[in-house]
Amino acid sequence: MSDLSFPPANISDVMSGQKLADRLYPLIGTKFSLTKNPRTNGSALRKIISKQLDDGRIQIADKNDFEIVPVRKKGVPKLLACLADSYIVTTGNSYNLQVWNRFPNTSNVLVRYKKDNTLIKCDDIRFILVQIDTNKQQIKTIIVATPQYIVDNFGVFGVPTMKYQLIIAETKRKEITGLFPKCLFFNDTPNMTAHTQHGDFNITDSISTSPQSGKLLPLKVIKSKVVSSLLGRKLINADTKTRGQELERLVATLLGYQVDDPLVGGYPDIPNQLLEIKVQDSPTVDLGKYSPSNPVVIDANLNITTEDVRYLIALTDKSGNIEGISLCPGNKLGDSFTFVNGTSYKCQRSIPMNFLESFSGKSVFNPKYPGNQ
DNA sequence: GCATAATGGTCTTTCGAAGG
DNA sequence: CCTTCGAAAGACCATTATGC
Repeated sequence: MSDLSFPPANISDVMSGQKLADRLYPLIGTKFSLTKNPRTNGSALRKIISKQLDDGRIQIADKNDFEIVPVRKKGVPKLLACLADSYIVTTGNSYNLQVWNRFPNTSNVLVRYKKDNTLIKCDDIRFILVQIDTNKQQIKTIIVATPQYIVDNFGVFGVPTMKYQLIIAETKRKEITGLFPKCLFFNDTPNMTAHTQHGDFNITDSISTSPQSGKLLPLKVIKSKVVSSLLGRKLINADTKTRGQELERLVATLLGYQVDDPLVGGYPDIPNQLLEIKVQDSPTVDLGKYSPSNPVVIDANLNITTEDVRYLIALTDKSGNIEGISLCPGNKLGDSFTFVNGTSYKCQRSIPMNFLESFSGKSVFNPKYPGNQ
């Protein structure tokens, strides 16, 4: 078995799209058990695909013969030896194809061969879409497609979505849960203090009301209102998304917002208090589009940036018990935790499920699709 | 109302250090 | 030197909010 994360020895020997589809056909109808974890499913699928493709004849390049161009291999597909990457499709009306850290239908370079300067570019990478029949727990459809095909049939990949991340090291987490009280706290930035009201007061605005100078609670007050109530509390919802909203609701209520005041999406979670709220039971904190590591003005009137926005991170165990809290302005996050270097982004393209359904039971390459525009 | 952009957060993989 | 381990990094898929 070769390591398919290496580039092919010779690009001309790589299987054509049709060959890939043919080789994968035997997988149709085979068992594939979905776990409740998407990330695991995608990975499990990739292993099956790799095994099916690698008949021992795939020649990979010597490690001295090529150079990976993107920094830290970001965006290089897993099945590089086959100039492909696999994606799992389950249910819904449409499938959201999400490609990380590369622009699929461009000639941006991924690999350069040292001998002759041959290149592997983004548009050389084929998508292997594998649809799972969730009832039968079987592989149902396989579609191999080029980036150009996706663009021609379904439209361009939209603007990339940025994602910033933060790591809370296990040691740091233990440090926080060992504090008394179990809360890591830093006070507001001077920028924020300029707009906070001294002392406590009643909230009359709603969560979504834009922040008003002089009507922001000082972070110390927020601390006194929420921390002791949250510690030791259990978030009852099972799935992470609802859990996050549960905490958001809890915090809003503790701060004095009306119970029926609707939550709002976007950043930060409670705009009226310039407060972002996160639940974490794993080390990776997903900051999303905005990060204090890359200061951006969030409120031009108040001159507030992501460094001033307050972050409440509830550290929970796997069952939702709040074991510790970090409450500080964005600019302090980096003091205790580690920002992941650089930025990651993804390009997305939604594909109607009808497309996949129409090739049910087959394994095809760039198929003619009458349903397209 | 629809397609796109963004949020959600955890999981796998990688990498370098430590241990045998 | 090889293996193991933990921390860091990168990526995964689902779903919802947003803007036209």
